[in-house]
Amino acid sequence: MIESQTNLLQGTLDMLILKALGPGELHGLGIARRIEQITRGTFQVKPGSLFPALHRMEEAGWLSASWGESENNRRAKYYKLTKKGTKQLGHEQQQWERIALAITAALQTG
Amino acid sequence: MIESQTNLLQGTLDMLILKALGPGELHGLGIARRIEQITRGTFQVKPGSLFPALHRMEEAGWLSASWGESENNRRAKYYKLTKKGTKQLGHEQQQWERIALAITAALQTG
DNA sequence: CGCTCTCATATCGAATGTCAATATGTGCTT
DNA sequence: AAGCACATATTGACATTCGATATGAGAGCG
Repeated sequence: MIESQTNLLQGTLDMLILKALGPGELHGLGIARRIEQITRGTFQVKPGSLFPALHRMEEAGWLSASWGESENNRRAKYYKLTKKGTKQLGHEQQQWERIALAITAALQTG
Repeated sequence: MIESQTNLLQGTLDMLILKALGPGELHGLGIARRIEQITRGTFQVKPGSLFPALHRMEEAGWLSASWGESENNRRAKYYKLTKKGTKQLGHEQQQWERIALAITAALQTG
């Protein structure tokens, strides 16, 4: 079995979910698929991480949800960004850049 | 009060400690200072995070410790990398690059 | 000496985030 | 009808980080 996927870095899941929902609404598993896609297969989000995160983020007012039908005619919950969520995504991207720069700098130190 | 420091991204502390010890041995607070320095002040490692991490990593065989005296004549525990720790640092750097690339790619998507 | 400050290490409790495992239901296919 | 894949959900275990707090010892001062 090929082991290419990595465990999530704690704290990045929210950002990736927000980013995945940027272009438009998706249902839960659709979000997981898009995250896997845009991270080039590096991150595989497990259901046990995904759904609690979605609920948490809906609670926080970053996402709004509505029931609908999936591409395969299954009942599915569609999530989309709220205005607050869009703002949050901006914050998290900025934060990420700061952190990534700092760590990269540290690793390049003599 | 100026709030410039960020909470640590979970999972990066070990790597930063290993990196801080690359050039040579340091005592606990010295490690915290060097991390703050090489991350350009972005990360401030709190004692409540640092010491448990050091113990954990010593347990794992990545660090070895010995008691000595600090620059100010205080009793201090000096840590240095073991061979295993050096190897671990390599792993973690590689892992970090993979993750950072994947997330950066995701954030640059559409 | 007695007082306080800083350095240095240490631990505990709370909160959080992630995962593995498990569960439920439903549509599609055979 | 049986089996499979999709879709959401929850639970329990585990690790990590932080805030708060504690202890002890050297340094500096009146």
